[in-house]
Formats: sequence, structure tokens, C-alpha cells
Amino acid sequence: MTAPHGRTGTPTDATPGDTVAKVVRQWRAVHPDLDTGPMEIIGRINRCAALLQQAEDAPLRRAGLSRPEFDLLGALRRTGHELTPGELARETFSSGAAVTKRLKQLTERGLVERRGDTRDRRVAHVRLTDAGRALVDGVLPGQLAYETAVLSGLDASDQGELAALLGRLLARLEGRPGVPG
Amino acid sequence: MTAPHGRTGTPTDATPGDTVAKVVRQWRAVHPDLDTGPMEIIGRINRCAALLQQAEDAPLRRAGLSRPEFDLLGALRRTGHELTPGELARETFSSGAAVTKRLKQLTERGLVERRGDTRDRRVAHVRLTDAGRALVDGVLPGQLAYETAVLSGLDASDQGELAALLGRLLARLEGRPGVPG
DNA sequence: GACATTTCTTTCACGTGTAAAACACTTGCT
DNA sequence: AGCAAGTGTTTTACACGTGAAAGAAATGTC
Repeated sequence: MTAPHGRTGTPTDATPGDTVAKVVRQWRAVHPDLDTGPMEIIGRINRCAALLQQAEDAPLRRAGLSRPEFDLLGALRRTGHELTPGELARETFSSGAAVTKRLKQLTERGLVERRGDTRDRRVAHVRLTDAGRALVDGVLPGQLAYETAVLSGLDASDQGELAALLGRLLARLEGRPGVPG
Repeated sequence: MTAPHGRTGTPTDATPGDTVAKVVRQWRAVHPDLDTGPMEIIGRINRCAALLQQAEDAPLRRAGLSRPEFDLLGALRRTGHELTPGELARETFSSGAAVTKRLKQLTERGLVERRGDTRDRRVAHVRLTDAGRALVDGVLPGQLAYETAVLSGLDASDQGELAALLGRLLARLEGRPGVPG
């Protein structure tokens, strides 16, 4: 996996590169026997995710939302229809308990409305209020603009390549719910 | 910024693909005006990170560690020398307060030892105990093996490409002026 | 028609992270 | 020396997520 591609800086060597490269170098120095190859990818995915979230959280705070709250509102916005708390939990990959708490707050703030199912009185149906929809639609373009800016370091074909490679990795991760033994 | 083009099945169409592809399709249906291209990358990075962490947390729990605890021990292990709480905070990208709490627990469990600086009595120096080092060294290979397995869906050159692309993205996120080229 | 089972949601107790303040000590200034 | 400002670490108050149990209602079974 060591691909000596000229000047785009494959960080397998002593170049400072990014934070992850440094960490990998440290591990290799201490454990020369271990294959640290995977770290170059997975360490970077984790670090990118952390930095991206940190950067995108600031505008959300300004709009008075936490990221989990935005994800919940976003799920309602993009599906276009009402969702039950359970569906929201699945859609946002969070626990039912967390969704319950968020819904309480979002309802109090008037961003979301609840309605009981007439047939099955266990389930609730949640929908965006006008204010909720406006809030999501107001914040989303800024988020995308930031993402576009960050990605502008990569040209269109690099972006396509990256999306495709990540897609393959993700497909594998989502296809195998099993954990390592 | 145009949507990514690619020959390897760009998920810009109606292919189910992964979870992210579905979400992007939903957004496009509701907001046809917005450029959803960045989501294909950033959404996948976030989702991959979440799934990877979830998968790798299970073995850690079995070893009695949370991920932040493992990161702290790992920082001590890979640097090979003592670190102060402040350095540990920077190294693990977490707050000083969080490090203080973790150190308290890890010290009680005998995985870490503290020593006061003789010159500057504000600072403490933290080092791994033998048990702590053994714990890290016992867990690490399993983590790497899992990562290797997950990445085995990509051949060596794909992995190199992915690492390089993520490196460029990360460099930008970390505030580097684009990698020399 | 009552009873166990399943499904959907909420509540509870608890652990953990955070920001801000407090603390402890050092350094620089006059 | 004395004191303000700076630095490293811990404490405090609080918000949030989680798993487990509880609660509430539907469904299946005999």
C-alpha cells in the first residue's frame, strides 16, 4: 500500500503531513512489527469527522441548535412527511431515549409538533412547524457552502474518486453489523 | 461545483448504495436547487467514523476501557515518554477537565502513575504502569486486525489513493496551506 | 374474554463531557 | 521584595446520552 506517487505527498515517509501521519509514525517507531497501514485511512477518517463536526457546530449553535437536534429536524425536512419517534431514532442513528428528550425541547421551542395516531395510541407522529422548516432551510445552505469550500482543495474528479472509495468502505461497514472478536 | 463524476458507479442516480446515498437523494428531492455534492463525501466520512468507532468500542469495553481512555493510554504508549495532563489533552484533542477525570480513574485502576515535577510544582508527569502498557499492547493488534479486515474490500492501490485523498482533505481542515504541489 | 407477548415510547439513575471559575504555582515588572 | 499577569491543573455546575426498566397500548392465543 505504499504508493510512491511523486509530489502529492504520500505520508508514508518522514514528511510532517498532517496530525495523523505523525501519530502513525510514532506507533511505527514503538511497534515496528505491527502493520500501521490501516491507521492512515481510519485515523484520517476519524480526525476529519471530528474537525468537520467541530467546524459545522459553530453555525448551528448560532442558530440555537445542537448537531443532534439539527439531524432530527433534518430528517423530518428531507423525508418531507411526519415521522414517529422510533423512526426518527433509526433515521438519526440515536437511541429512543435521546430522541424523546430532544423532541421535548424542540416542541417547547415550537420547532416541531406532535400528534397522536388515531388507530394506535402508542405511537406519536412528529412534524416540523413552519418555524422549524424555516430554521432548517436557513441553516442548510451555509453548511453546504462550508463543505464545498473545504472540498474545493480537490478537483471534481478527485471528489468523485473520494466519494466512490468512501462509498465502498461504507457499504462494507453497513453490510457487516458484526464486531471483531 | 458540479456533482462528482466517476466510472465506478457514482451514486448520483437511483441506486440504493449506502445509507448516505439515500439521504442525499432525499435532500435533492426536497431542495433540487442546492448542490448536494459535498454530502456524498462528508456524509460518508461522518457515517464511516461513527460505524468504525461503534465497532471498535466493543473490544475496548471488553478490556474495560472506553475509547477516550484508550486514546489517552495510547498517547502515552506511542510517544514513549511521560506526558503532562496538558500535553495529554492536546494529544488526544480533549479538554483539560476531561483528562483530569480520566487520569483519576486510570490511576485508581493502576494503569497510570503520576509524579510531580520537581522544578515547577504546578505540573504533573504521567506515565504508563506495566499493567497499562500491557493493556494497550494487548488491545492494539486486535484493533488493527479489524481495521485491516474492513479495508480488505479495497486493494492496495485503492487504499493508497484513499489515504492520500483523505490526507489532502485533512491537511486543509487542519489549516495547512494546501499540500505543496 | 382474559392472559401473555410484543411494540412503541417515556422515565430513571448514572456516567461522562464541557465551560467557567477556582486553585496553585511561576514569571516578569517596577 | 512585592505584586500583577500568566500558566498548568483541578473543581464545580450542568447538560446530554445511555441502558434498563417502566408504562401504555396493540396483537396473538387458548
